Amino acid sequence: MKNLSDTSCPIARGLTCVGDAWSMLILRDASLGLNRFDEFRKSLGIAPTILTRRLATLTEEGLLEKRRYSERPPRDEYVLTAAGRDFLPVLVLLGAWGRQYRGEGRLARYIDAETGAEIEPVAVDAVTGAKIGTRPIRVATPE
Amino acid sequence: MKNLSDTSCPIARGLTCVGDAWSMLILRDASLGLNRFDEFRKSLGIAPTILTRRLATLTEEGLLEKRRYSERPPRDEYVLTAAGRDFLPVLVLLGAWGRQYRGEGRLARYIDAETGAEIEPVAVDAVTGAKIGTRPIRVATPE
DNA sequence: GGATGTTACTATCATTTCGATATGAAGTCA
DNA sequence: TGACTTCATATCGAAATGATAGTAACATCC
Repeated sequence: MKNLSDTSCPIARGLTCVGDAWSMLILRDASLGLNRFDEFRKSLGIAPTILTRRLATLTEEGLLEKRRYSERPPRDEYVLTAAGRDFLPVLVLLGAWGRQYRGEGRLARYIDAETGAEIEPVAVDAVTGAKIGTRPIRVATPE
Repeated sequence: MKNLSDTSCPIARGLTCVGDAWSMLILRDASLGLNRFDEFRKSLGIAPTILTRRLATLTEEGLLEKRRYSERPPRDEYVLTAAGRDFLPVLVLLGAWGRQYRGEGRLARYIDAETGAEIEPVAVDAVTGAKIGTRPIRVATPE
């Protein structure tokens, strides 16, 4: 896919760094506490070549950060940056969509770790409080 | 990418149908009112081969629906289904992320068509009202 | 009525990416 | 010394991508 980072669309901009399934699944796992190469590999069943590339891209793009957790032997792990952590809501919302429209059979559920209640994610406009999608949206392109 | 639709993770389920950048951009355009092959092609600069395939997949997956708008000559257009419309919040949130972390230069803004105010999308838990990401999340896997 | 235009594609094919498997590097541990 | 761990890279066939050209089925203009 061609480089979209020069468009004025923030969605396209977002997709240039995280526009594929593996990257999003890595971010999902990272958000759930995984950090190491082999943890990702085993969790995802991803080929190591691809994993290496995806981790490198996500690191370059500033969603992950390489951190040395052992000097001898030299070992690195990947931790989420602020940008990476802030991607979680997108994933959670995608999950909510998946639950609603691809929810056949047993599905994992996301639970508030403190209250124990199941989370019901919705996107709202912080200004009006209205659910996104219930009011028509217009796009204002910069001059 | 391998088929993830049998996992219990709703995020992975979602990604099996819409896990690539072109599909999401098509859904974005469809949400903004585009419907026809050539509208998508011109808006995205996508090769017609790829566009054909993506439209077919999105139609099979039930996010778009083919509708004949002219009998002679035979012409079809693509309209969003309920599932397709409900994907918009995911895109809007992705856009909010893109604005925050890839927002250099001039960016399009999303405007409430009625009030004219800029939309500030956030994901919240409908139960607690808390912003997603501000409270720790646990995953409950089905037995 | 022939030329040209419109719309939604398909054919072809070089390039790119994916992904499975094997291997390497830099150590530790017994 | 030899097995084990962890984070990768090398190789290579298969699959997807994408640029370009062409086609089918009409409408419209002169």
